[in-house]
Amino acid sequence: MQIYNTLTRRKEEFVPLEPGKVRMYVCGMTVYDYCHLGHARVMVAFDVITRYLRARGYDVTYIRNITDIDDKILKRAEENGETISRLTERMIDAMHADEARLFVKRPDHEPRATGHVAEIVAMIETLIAKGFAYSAENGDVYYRVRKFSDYGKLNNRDPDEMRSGARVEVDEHKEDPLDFVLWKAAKPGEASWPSPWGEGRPGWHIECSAMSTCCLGETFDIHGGGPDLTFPHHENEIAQSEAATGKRYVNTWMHAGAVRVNHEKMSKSLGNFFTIRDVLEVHDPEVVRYLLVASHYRSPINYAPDSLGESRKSLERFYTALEGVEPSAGDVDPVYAERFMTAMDDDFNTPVALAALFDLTRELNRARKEAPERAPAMAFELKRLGEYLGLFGQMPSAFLRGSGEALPMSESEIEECIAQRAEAKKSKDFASADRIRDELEAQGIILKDSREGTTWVFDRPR
RNA sequence: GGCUGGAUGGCAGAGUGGUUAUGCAGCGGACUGCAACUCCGUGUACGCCGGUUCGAUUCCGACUCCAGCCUCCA
Repeated sequence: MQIYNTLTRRKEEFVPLEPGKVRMYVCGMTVYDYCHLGHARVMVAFDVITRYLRARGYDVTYIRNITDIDDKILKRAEENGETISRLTERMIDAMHADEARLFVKRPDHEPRATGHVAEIVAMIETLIAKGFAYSAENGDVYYRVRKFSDYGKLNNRDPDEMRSGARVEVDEHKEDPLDFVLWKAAKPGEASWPSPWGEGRPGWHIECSAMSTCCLGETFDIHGGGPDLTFPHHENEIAQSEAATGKRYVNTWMHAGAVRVNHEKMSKSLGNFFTIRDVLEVHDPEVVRYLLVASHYRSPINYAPDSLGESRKSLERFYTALEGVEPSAGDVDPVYAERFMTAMDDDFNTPVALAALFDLTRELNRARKEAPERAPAMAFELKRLGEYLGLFGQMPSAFLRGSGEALPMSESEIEECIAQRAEAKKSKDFASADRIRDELEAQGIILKDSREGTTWVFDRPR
């Protein structure tokens, strides 16, 4: 398998530290708000990666942290007039609900920063003892960036050049503007933990170093995250962990591409984000997942309202082929699975994998007409491979017709209309038949005639 | 300014040194009362300029433009 490594900026043959095992850590959410599509992309990307690695026989340990203490959480809790833990619990529940709807399987562990303060403090003590960190008069502890000679290797960045023109905040307590905080002294009344440097809380970067080491060991296989974490977050993690342990921290760094809106990155600071739950108000969750999987995980996606309409159409094609066939294992031309696996082996190339599934679908549609006995095995194969992408897990009828309450009229009313139309057709009253069909279509109900009778698809008009 | 990516047919989106990506849309045909679904067929796409090569969208260099990071952000 080839995986693109941000550290080396090329695809590399993936060789796990321990044969057959993959240890993976992904930076998760800071839980002060609802997840948006950018979060969804990271969740789905690493869900697909985990599913596929497991399909290839690897024993995967997938860790994704939760940042449940930081400045933004403090601020938001204050604004909302609620406790920090009430806010973070609410957001964690919402995150779990959102990802479940997107068919994202939960990571094996979701360590929380507040649950690992002891390990964080211990790592900071090690860094101080080794001269890589210092405590300042204000109670903060900082990392001494210039002491770590490899600083900048993930981002191909030279500390000397970052200095000039950089927008690094000047802090009188830092020895050097590039230094970053490991431990933040608490202001009176702020949530805090005791430490050798006084009451305070962990800095953002150190928690991931401490929790990943704690869950996976000092060196592990894959570290992932969103596109905006390569600098400074992941650079700082490397500096902390490799200084503390003297060992290589991570073998393969993986970063997802950005979700954009109007060709700008979707982000909290720009305020141009769509939350997952907002989008799911209007769209089937699998359609959202499909959109994310239909592009390569490292490519940027420009989110536009229309993109989900197209994703819906593509999925309808799959589900239309699947509907009415009872999948059952059997003989299938192995070429589709081979193409699928080859594509996924090449840095998880989901668009090419999907192309193989579209071709399999055409084969399935043909079989349904010409050799129905071969259809169940093809449907089985399609569902089997689709599951590696987290797709096609719904009942075709559920996807194509939605749940009852979303429909503009009851299913029995629709059946009644269909019966009336059948009557009209029978008596050659095509004007009435077409009027019934058009009326239904105006409400998003599309009729399809076949030898077996009339079926329908509901696609909410928008 | 420094460091990363990217520029592909109407749209989305892969990929390749010479031969069909795929999906959506369009067009022609089959099916249909007509449609829809499905099937068959259908597109001289590879930012610009040079170079390497028998041959470049694919490799190299310059240029233009776009995005990201350099500050919290997935």
